Parts: sequence; structure tokens; C-alpha cells
Amino acid sequence: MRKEGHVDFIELHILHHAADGELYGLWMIEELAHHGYKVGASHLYPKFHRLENEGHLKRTEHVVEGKRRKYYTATAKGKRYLESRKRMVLELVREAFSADELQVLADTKQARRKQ
Amino acid sequence: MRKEGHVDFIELHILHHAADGELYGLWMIEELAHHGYKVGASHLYPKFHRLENEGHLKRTEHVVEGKRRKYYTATAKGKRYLESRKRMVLELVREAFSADELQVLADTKQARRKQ
DNA sequence: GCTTTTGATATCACATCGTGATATCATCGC
DNA sequence: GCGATGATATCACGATGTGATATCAAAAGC
Repeated sequence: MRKEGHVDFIELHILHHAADGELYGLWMIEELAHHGYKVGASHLYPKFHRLENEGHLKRTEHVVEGKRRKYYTATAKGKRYLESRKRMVLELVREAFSADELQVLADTKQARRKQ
Repeated sequence: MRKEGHVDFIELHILHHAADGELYGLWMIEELAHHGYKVGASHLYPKFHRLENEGHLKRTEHVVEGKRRKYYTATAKGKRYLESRKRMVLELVREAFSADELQVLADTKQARRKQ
């Protein structure tokens, strides 16, 4: 892996949330679990470290509710990388889903926005 | 990898095409290249073998235009597996894309269908 | 104020997977 | 037959994923 032009789904979820705000390990593990991804700490933390080394994530350590956590946010580079991968996801979606499925998807999203 | 509940993008592309009709190695490599995935033979063939062993793909070997090829199609199990993974993709898409992006996607798909 | 518990991060040893290079194989054109 | 071509297979190595276990800091119990 790590080859230019591949899509790692868990990485995408991480970067998506990190582009939106702060996240930390255990929270991310639960978030992924809600989506059906069974990701352990030994999978996630090394990924964080790699993404940080690559300059896609930025770490800020602080204490919340008496818990020492390492929060990550996406860097500008991380956001650009995320967008490029999202474009690849769209290509698969456009190809593999029917027009009806996409319309339902767009509708439910639109409806939620109006609430 | 190979953990229950994870999404492998290249596998998804393979299964999508295999659910639609026959495919073989070199064709799949080119198809993936068009989408920006730089996948080599040493990546793809072992994947085929694994998917076949798992009962997700079925192989039928025959000669076309004087070329001996191993064609794969998705089994019923492979199609069910594909659908379950597609649902996970939709969850990411619903979360990571804006209503406008999804509407544009649905529209372009609809337009193409009418041609 | 020391110990246990709890939330959190880190790492170890092993397995699986991805990668470039190289080998093998069957058929065609000559 | 023999080289060229399209196609599949595999090797050796590096990168990643995995379950188990360790470590760490602060809070709660006593």
C-alpha cells in the first residue's frame, strides 16, 4: 500500500472528520464501529502517526475532563489529499450505483438539511 | 486486512464488474488504470485467487482471439458481499459529500440514462 | 497519600497483503 | 520451429493489519 492513487477507506473517514474538527483515537474507533468498521487501536494509532509524518494530520495534545488526549486535525495538505480521494470515490459511486439510488441519496440528504 | 467489515476499493471495482459480466486480469488492470488506480499483476492475480477461494468469484477459462484468458464472474455470494460493501460506501458518501454534490451526481447520471 | 480503576495511547510478534521484477505459458505470424 | 505478444503466475522483500499486552496519567476509593 501507500502507493500513489489508492483509496484507503478508514483513512478517508479519519481525514473527513479531521477536516471538520478535532478528533482523538478512542472516539474515532467508536465512530468507525458505528459504521461497521472493526478497527483496533493497533490499526488506528500507527495510521495517525503515519498521517502526521506525511503532513496530512496535525497533533495538539491537551487534557479534557481529566483525560490526556491527542487531538488531530487535517492540515491544508491533508484536506487536498482528502478531496483527491473523494473524487475517486465519486467515480466508483457514479459507476456502481443506479440513477434511482443516487436520487434517493440526494433527496434524503436534502431533506435532512431543511430540518 | 481480510477482517469482516472492511472495504477494499479495488475489490469493489472487481466485484462490480464481475457482477455485471465477465472480466479477466489485463482488462481489469487497464480499467483500474483509467480510474487512476495503479494496480500491478502481482496485486491483482493473488486477489482473484483469494476471491475465488472465498467463493466470491467463479472462473471459466477459454480462448478468445487466440488468447488464453481466465474469465471471472461474481457468484451469488460475491454479489451479496458486494451489496453489503456498497452500503458501507453509501454511508461514507452520505456523510462526506454535500447535498449539492450529490444532486449534481444524481443529475448527471439521470441525463446519461436518457440518451 | 497510596492503590485501584478507567480512559487513552503505544508497541510487540506474527500474519497478511502489496510491489517490482522476473518467470512461465500458449498462440500467432512468419 | 521460433521470436513476438498477450496473459497469468510467483518470488523476495517491504509495508500494513491484528490481537494481546504494556504503559501512562488522572480520578475515585479508602
